[in-house]
Amino acid sequence: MPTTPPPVTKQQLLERAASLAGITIQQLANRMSMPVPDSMIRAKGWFGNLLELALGANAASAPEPDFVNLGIELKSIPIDANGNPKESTYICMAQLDPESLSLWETSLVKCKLTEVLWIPFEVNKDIPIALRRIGSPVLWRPDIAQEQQLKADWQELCDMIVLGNIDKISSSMGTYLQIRPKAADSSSLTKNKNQTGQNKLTLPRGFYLRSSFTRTIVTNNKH
DNA sequence: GCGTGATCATAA
DNA sequence: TTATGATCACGC
Repeated sequence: MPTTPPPVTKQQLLERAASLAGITIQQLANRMSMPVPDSMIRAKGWFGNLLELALGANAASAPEPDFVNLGIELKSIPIDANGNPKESTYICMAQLDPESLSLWETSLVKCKLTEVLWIPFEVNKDIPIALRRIGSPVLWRPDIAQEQQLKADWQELCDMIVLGNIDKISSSMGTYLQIRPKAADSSSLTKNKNQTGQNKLTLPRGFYLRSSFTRTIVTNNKH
């Protein structure tokens, strides 16, 4: 299958992303010699992986931005018929040790959200996956107010974890960010160190951006 | 199991 | 209809 080298400059990345706007998923899949699945049930990350291939993302599966040298994270985002995101956006695993949860400035969430290239794409059950269109890219950096709220959400949630209250965290907490399960299934377990000095086992979780927040990013504040 | 890519499925 | 909790696939 064809491979795309990593983009050297932000400009090069933006040009590549812009060239995808308006084409169908089938057309992009053809370029990359990839078969299009009939359903996303067993291909949940398929489109995101296709975009990585097409745009030359090079972080592999490491916990860092997809375009490491540019510091830019790539996110596909499913858009419904009204132009609104259909799903929340996974950001990263919630680290469950106090050392990783002390400073927003050095957190994985902030690292991932420093600059994000959003690629919207059409999701509509009446349109076969192959015929769904790719939208115009949105390069986003959180503004001051957005970062303050992200930081506040992050601190509220991390405080819960550090104080040993991870099992009291609800997905309804957080204005922009939320914490939800991120695991193979509900029986998965991971270690949770906390300030009580105990090591508990708990369900692995991840940070997600609420769709109500990403809507304001990809719709340019319309609606 | 961890971390990447996410969407599914159903309770509310 | 929507958001929460659960789940699918893959490399290592």
